[in-house]
Amino acid sequence: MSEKIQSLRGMPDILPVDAPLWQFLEQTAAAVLSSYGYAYISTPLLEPTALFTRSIGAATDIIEKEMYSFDDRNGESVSLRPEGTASVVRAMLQHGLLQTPGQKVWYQGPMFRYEKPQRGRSRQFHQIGAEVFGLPGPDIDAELLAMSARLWESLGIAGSVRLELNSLGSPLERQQYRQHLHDWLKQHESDLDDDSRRRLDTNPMRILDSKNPDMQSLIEAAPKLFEHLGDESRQHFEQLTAILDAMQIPWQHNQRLVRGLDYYTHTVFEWVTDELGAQGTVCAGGRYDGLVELHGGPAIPGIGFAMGEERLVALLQQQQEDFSQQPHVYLIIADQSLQQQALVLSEQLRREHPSLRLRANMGGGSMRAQFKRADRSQAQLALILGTDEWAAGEITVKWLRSEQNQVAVPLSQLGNWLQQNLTD
RNA sequence: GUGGGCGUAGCUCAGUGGUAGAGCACCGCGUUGUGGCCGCGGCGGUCGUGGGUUCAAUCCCCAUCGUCCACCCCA
Repeated sequence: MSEKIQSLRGMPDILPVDAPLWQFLEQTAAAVLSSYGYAYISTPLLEPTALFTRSIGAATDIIEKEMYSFDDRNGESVSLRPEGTASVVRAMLQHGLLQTPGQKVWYQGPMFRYEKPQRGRSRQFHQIGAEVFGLPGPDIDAELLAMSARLWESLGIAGSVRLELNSLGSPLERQQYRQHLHDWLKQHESDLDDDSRRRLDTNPMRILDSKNPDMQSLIEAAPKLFEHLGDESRQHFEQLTAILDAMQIPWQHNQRLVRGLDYYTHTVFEWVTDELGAQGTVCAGGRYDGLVELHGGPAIPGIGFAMGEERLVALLQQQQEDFSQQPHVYLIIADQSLQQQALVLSEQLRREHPSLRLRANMGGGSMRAQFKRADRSQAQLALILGTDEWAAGEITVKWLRSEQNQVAVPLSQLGNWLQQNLTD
C-alpha cells in the first residue's frame, strides 16, 4: 500500500455537496453581468511575473510574499495569477480591443496567493470580476455598483452586505496626500504600533485601516484624504453618490477605505458583511485610470471589481436553501435481462426531452436495493421496467414523494406522460 | 509572517497509561418485482505523522504536518 497523497495546504476541493451553491452563484452572476452588456473573457492562470509586479505595486504583500512564482523551463519567471485585472488589461491591450471605448468584460476563475488559510481565505480561491475601459465618468461607476447590488438581490443576500465608498482622487492627489499623511504620521511616530511603524514608509495609507483599538484616536485625528481632493475629484464623487441616491442604493462614506492595490484612483468601494468573521469583504474594486498606461497602452480610464466566490458561497450557505438538482425520475430495472432495453429507452427519453433529469439504475441489485437508491436519489418518481411490462409494451410509474397510486403507461406515450406529470 | 484552539470510523463525537466505542451514513436480510418507518446482522480505525518517557502510549512530553480562529493581508 502506498501512502495517500493529500491536497496542498489551502487548496480545497469543492465537493458535490457544495457544488450546487457554486453553480447557482456562477450562473446567477453570468446572467446579471450579461444583462448589463458584459462579455466573458478568459485569460491564462500563468503569466509573466512582471505583469503583476508592475500592476499591483512592488511594495504590496501580494508581490512581496504571496505570489506563486517560479522559473519555467526556459528560465523565464512566471507566476500564478494573484488577481484578474492585470491579465485582463494585458489581454485587452494585446488584442487591440481598447480601440473602441466602453468595453465591458467579465471573468471568473481561480486565483493564487500564498497566505495562511483561514475562513474565507485560501491559497487557491475564486473570483468573479468585471472591468470597463474607456469610460471616465461617474455614470459607469454608478452602473457598476447598481449591477453588484442587483446581483446581491438575485442571490438573495442583499440584506447581508453593505456598500462602503470613498475616493482616492487623481494619481497626483493621491500621491500628494500620501506624502502629507506620511509626514504627519512621522511626527506622531511614537504613538504608532509596530505594524503601523513598519507600514509608515511602504504604505502609510493602510495605517488608516488598522484594527488596533489603541490606534483609533490617532487615526481619527489624521488628515483626511477627502479634504485633500481637488474640485474635479470631489465632483466625480458627488455625482456618483447623487446617482446612487436616486437609484436608492444605500452607501456609507468610509474615509479610511484605501484598498490594498496600488493602481486605484478616484472611486473605490467595498461590499462588506458582518457575518463572515475577519474576512468580511465580499466584493471590492474601484477606478484605475492610470493602469492601462502603466501597461504601455494609451491613457484609457478603467473601473472594475472582483468578488470572492468562497465568501459569497459562505453567505449563500447560511440561507439553508437547497440548490441541488435532483433527478426527476429513477429507472428501476426489475430484471437484468432487460438491461439493454432499459438503456435504449433511457437514451430515447433523453433525446426527446433534453431537460429531463433521468437516472437509470446501473450495477444491478435487488428491487429493494434499487428502490432504496431511487428513494435516496430524491427523484419524484420511479419507472419500473420488468419482464411483464416489457411484454405488454408499457412501464410502471410509481410516485415516490406522494401517495398517488402507481400506474402503467404505454412505452409509446411515456415521453408525453412525463412531460405532463413532472414538476420543475 | 505572529499568537491561540483542535486532530479517534465516510460524518458528528465519546473514551481509558494495559493496543478502542456510540449515533448517523453505507451494505445485506426480514418481501417470490416496491423505497421511506422498524428490527436483525455486517463492512469500516496502523486513535494525523515521527521521536521520547514507560514493562506498556490513542492517552504523558517534544517535534512535525494538517485544520480552525484572531492579527497581518485581502476578494
